[in-house]
Amino acid sequence: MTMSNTGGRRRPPTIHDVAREAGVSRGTVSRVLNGGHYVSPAAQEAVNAAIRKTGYVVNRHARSLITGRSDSVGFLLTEPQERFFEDPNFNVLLRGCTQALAAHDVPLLLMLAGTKDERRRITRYITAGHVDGVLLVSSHSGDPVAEELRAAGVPLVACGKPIGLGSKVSYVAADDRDGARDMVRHLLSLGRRRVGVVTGPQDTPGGVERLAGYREVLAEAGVAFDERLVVSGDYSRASGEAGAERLLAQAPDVDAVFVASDLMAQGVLAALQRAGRRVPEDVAVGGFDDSPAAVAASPELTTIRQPWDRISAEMVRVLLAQIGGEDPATVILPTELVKRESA
Amino acid sequence: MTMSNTGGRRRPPTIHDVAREAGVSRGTVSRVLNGGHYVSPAAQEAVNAAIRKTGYVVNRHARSLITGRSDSVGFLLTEPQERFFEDPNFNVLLRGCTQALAAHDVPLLLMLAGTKDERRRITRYITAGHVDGVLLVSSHSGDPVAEELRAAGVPLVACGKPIGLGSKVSYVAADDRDGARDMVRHLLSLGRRRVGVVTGPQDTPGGVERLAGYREVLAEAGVAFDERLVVSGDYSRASGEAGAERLLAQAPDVDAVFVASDLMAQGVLAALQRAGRRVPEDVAVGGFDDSPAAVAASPELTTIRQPWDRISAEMVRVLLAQIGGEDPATVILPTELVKRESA
DNA sequence: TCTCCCGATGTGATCGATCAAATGGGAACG
DNA sequence: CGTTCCCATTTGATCGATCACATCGGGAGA
Repeated sequence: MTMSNTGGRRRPPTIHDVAREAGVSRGTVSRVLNGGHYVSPAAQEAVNAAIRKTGYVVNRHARSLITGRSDSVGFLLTEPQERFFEDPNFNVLLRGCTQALAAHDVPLLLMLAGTKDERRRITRYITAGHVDGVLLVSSHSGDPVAEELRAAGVPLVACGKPIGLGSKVSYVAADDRDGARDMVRHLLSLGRRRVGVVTGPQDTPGGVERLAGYREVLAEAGVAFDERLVVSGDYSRASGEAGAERLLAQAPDVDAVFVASDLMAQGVLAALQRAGRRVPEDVAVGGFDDSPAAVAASPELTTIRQPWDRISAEMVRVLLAQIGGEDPATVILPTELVKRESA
Repeated sequence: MTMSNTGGRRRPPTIHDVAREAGVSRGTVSRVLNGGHYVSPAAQEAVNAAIRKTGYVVNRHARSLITGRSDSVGFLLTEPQERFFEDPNFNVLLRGCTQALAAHDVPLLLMLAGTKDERRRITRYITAGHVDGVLLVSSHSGDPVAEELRAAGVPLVACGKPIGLGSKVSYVAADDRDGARDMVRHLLSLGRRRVGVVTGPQDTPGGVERLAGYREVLAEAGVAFDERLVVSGDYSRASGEAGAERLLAQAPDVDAVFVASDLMAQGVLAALQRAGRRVPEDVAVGGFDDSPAAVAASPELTTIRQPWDRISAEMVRVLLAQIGGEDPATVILPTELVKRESA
């Protein structure tokens, strides 16, 4: 009763059709497809011509069935999804990974592990070998999915240093600590001495490292560390606003703020404005990320750029290498100070 | 020399292992897997127990090889990617689709058709049957990829009414025209009579429809249409800013502006502020989208909310139905006026 | 009691690739 | 001239599912 082949799709040509067309055997065609070793130039050319003529495209399912590879990778986002989906950097990362993979003809499967049910399903899916490896975006510590994948020996590359996973997990990250150092040094170079900080969550590597960089530079410059100058947020705009209010209450003489994300920095700007402080004259503000929010803010944010395009490219490179049998690796990429109006 | 099986992944159990464990044949296991018709309750239970015990997961490659289905769908984004990746709605859409598909155990492949090369590769990939259908995000007209897919009979569901594709393409869209009508009616209800509009690109369905709604309401209210009150943008913040400047020059007596996107509305607010006009006292501003930008703006934007969560759910529903053999369908979903400060 | 039918189950063929072993045909060498 | 290699190629087996067909068994109906 149901006609599934609506639209009239024809059966696509197989390797056998190509072989017949080229006057060679399937084996030869297969060899041409996979690098062309042990193939004469004549056969090579005949096969390529036949492929072009027939419009042949390899059936990946048949290939995967016997090779055991899937020639695809997963892009796994574990909780909390909201944070990432609102984060413009996430887009850049996702896009970069997709494109880098496409260059290797490797499809990307998007996987969102939100609910418990989804997590179970995804874990099964991955460990069953339906993807060859996983690009992991999960900043939070003790991620059970990631741990399970690691234990199952699935090639894994995290974005940002994963907390609480064994040391054998590859990751690619920006040099958060060094970026933070650059920014705080910059604020000090403006003559500020009461430098506050709005940190990110301390269960994320970025949050920890950026705070560490802040402390290091203060120590190195001989500026006393003052706990009242430290408040923490969760990377959201609202938390930046709230943080700045607390900061102003605890340390009214603050003359600069290093904010661990641009989104939070937007909130900080709003709070300062409401409090009647001028930026950067009264209080200099430095962000982190160089997201679109940085340019949209007024005054435009001085911030730290993370090389997201390079991060995605490196994640893919490391993952493919690991799938190819190489050992896990970690890559740390340098950040860049972008001076605008706010500091 | 290269040890590909680093980490020691074992061969996963096959349907044959399950059959042996349950004391039945492969055929019976297969039948249980696919709906359980013509299977006795006893066998049913034995098989399920065996599946649980062995941790069996179906090998999708083997299945796809014989069924000809891939049980996966593509999420295709054609140019221009920047617009979408910066658009928060895109995130909601992508997430919604992924989750809706996950509920049906269907993986989503992310496909970006940016360069000519990528477009060719992706077209081949899809027409070769590596996905069963495609969720299409492509606002612009005359998309060659989409047209090729349609011609090849690939099940296709577009987000927003596709321009220039045959009528046989399914799509799901918000009721742009009605949303625009609601907003312009709202502006008129505030007593404004010199209502300007910053439109979107006129080669996108949204751009066309929103402008049409604007004209309809003016006509219905007996307000004369004035060409000087119409400027066009490209949905970017910058184009909104530029558009507002042109508007102020052409029609200084403008007392309200309907802007076809929140991002552009942000730019409009900035330009108005610079020109010394108060919002909403001097000029009321209405946006479209209800994106995060709407709340971030000051004053907060009155805008039209598009039901993105429902849109994604419907896209998936229609696509799966179409893959199952049903005819193409179109779905139009209602929008909602969200009143805030700017109008 | 004997058919007939139908629900439940088993079995070999099949999908389209790769893999591994076998084959064929020179060139190099003694 | 025969043997050994090695490169190029063919061929049957294989991956793990589903499919189509054969088979079996028991209850209804004559």
